[in-house]
Amino acid sequence: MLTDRQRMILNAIVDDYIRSAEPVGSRSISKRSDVGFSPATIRNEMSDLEELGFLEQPHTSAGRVPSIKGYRYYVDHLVHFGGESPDDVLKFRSYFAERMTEREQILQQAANILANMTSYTSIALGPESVNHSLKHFQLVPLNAETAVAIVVTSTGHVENRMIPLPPGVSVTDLEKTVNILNAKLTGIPMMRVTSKLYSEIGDELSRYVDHYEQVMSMLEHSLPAGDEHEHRVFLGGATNMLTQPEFKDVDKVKTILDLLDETPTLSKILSPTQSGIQVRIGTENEHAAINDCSVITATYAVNGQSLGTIGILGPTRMDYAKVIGLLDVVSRDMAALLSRWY
Amino acid sequence: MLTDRQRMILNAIVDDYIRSAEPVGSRSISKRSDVGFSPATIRNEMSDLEELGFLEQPHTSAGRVPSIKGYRYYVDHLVHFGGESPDDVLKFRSYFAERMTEREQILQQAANILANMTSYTSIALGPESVNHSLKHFQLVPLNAETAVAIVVTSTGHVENRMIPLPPGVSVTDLEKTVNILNAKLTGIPMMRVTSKLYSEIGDELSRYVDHYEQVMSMLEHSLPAGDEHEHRVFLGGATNMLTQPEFKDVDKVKTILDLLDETPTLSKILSPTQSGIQVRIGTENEHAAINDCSVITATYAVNGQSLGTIGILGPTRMDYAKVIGLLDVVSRDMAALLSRWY
DNA sequence: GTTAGCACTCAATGTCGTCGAGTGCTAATC
DNA sequence: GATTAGCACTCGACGACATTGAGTGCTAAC
Repeated sequence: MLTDRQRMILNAIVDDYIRSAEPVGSRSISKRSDVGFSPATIRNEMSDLEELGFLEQPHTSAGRVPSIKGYRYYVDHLVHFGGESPDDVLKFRSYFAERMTEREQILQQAANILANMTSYTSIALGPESVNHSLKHFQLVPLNAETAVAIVVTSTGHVENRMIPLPPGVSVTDLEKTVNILNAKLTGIPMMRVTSKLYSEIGDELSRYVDHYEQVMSMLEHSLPAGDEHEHRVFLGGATNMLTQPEFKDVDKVKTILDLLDETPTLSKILSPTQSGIQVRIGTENEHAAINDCSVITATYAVNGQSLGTIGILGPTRMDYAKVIGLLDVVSRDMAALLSRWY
Repeated sequence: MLTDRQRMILNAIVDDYIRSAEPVGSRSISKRSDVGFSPATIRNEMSDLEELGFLEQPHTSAGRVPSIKGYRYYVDHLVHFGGESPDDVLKFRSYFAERMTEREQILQQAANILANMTSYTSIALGPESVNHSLKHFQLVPLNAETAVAIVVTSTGHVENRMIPLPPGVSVTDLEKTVNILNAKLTGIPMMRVTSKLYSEIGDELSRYVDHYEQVMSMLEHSLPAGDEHEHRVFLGGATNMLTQPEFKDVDKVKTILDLLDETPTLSKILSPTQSGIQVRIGTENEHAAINDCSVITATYAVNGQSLGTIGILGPTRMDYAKVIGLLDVVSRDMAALLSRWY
């Protein structure tokens, strides 16, 4: 479809634009050491590339800027990532190792480090708890009226909530209840815990425990509801958006930052449609507010089972090579770390 | 110090400026229904007020703007808050009641609602856990190498962390350990738990449990370290900063938003030097980055014991009356809600 | 096929004059 | 003596305009 020279020029233009954020002209391309043509020749090629839809001109007497299609071609055919940034990889690994204290924070840390290293915004989706199973259930009474219900899943995830204690239920009844639950529900997938509670625990409870109905209602409130099995979302470097010249307009940036505050929207933006690395450029993103942003996502998986996604949000003029290379490493490293618990 | 008329005029100027964000001139003050003087008279008074340091002039032919001293006088002597905004109070209470599901989220919700209602940024400092005592300790083994350690405090706060299990320690030993800890440490203030662990639990453990040293080391990692008893910080409406005309400069706003990402700094900014409501205007704030912001804080207390702080960060040109009134109500309501657990 | 040369375009930048909101002073008025 | 009308003055905001220069497209020469 494109001649070798066109590809080379397109590549040079995208590279230049990514660095400078300014429309690139024929002269500056011609001056590059890897290009041996005069500005006039470059101009002719640029004109062709524009006609083909790979480049755009902000106005008549300005240089060219890559179009969405141009970026797409660049990402699909021109950029070569991988072994070329061992520095970044080392840097990431040393940061990451240093901060890896708490497991719950792996994702938060990864997002922060990525944001730092790229100067873009980073988003991480945690593993869905849908696939976890119940490991342990506990009720800790705080006083006569309130208790804390704690649920531990097979992956070490801990959820807790405050619940009112039904009046008249004795401490021994509570203990019996907890024992029955642990005996019967341990190992059951979280998704099916609530239904199992009714189908199998109900009878058992009614036999051994007084105030059966109140206890059941209490238990129902103690367990995570269905809609809480969602991805957990971690955000890093949200304010990096402000450093990008394309977002110097306060209103535009406000729209995006507000978006970043909405967990469900974030989750939607990031959700991959395929495993591995995925690049969505500009209007390829469904959400209109980020139509001049690009999103690069990488899924991480253990034993072939996809656990979550980590991604970078930046301007369409993004350093694709660097980000893709980094995300590749990060997703693998995270999978390796998480494999301990899955 | 100031004549009645000067006070009235200063009040009018601050009011106007808070609403318009633009230097206010003598004419616009003269036109207000509650002021019966000609622009010339106002001008003379304004000139005096400027000489006294309550007003400033951006440039010769512009109107006047309140100085820090002017705001200070306004807050101390002119603004009357309290009964005058029952609408806001009702609005807040209805929002708050609606969202009050999870206790851990009280502060987050309060911060969000406040930010929403004021269009400023809201920060809430949670109760320090220093004063809590241990309620329950639990170890949940996930597999042969890892376990989850869970600590519940007397206030229902749950902390959990992933720890490696020392090799060779049996499940029964773990159970014994947990039982001893719960028997000996329940009711002990969190601050003294670690020292108590060595002074009293050590001997006991060595008598009943194998691999005593490893278990002790494991327990040490299981308990929250001293530096984790800090305030927890919740932030609401950080992006509201972007809507204020004084922060239309991207760089300035970036400095502030970056600040808001640093929990310790936030905590320092908000920490009150006295109980009740406190207003810090502009350079009265120690942190240079917010020298043209004002911070209004309210402490909330149960039984005379201060638990935490909730505050608002906005431009010096802030609606002090509204914010102070709201914070007063919010801090009381929060105290009432939290009193259930303290 | 490539490139030098040249006319052309157009945003960015700078200069200048106008406008108007606002001040400060003085003299008239209450 | 306090207040106010009147007026000259200041200075940023804004629009009109000319200038500049980076960049293009086209044509003709290489």
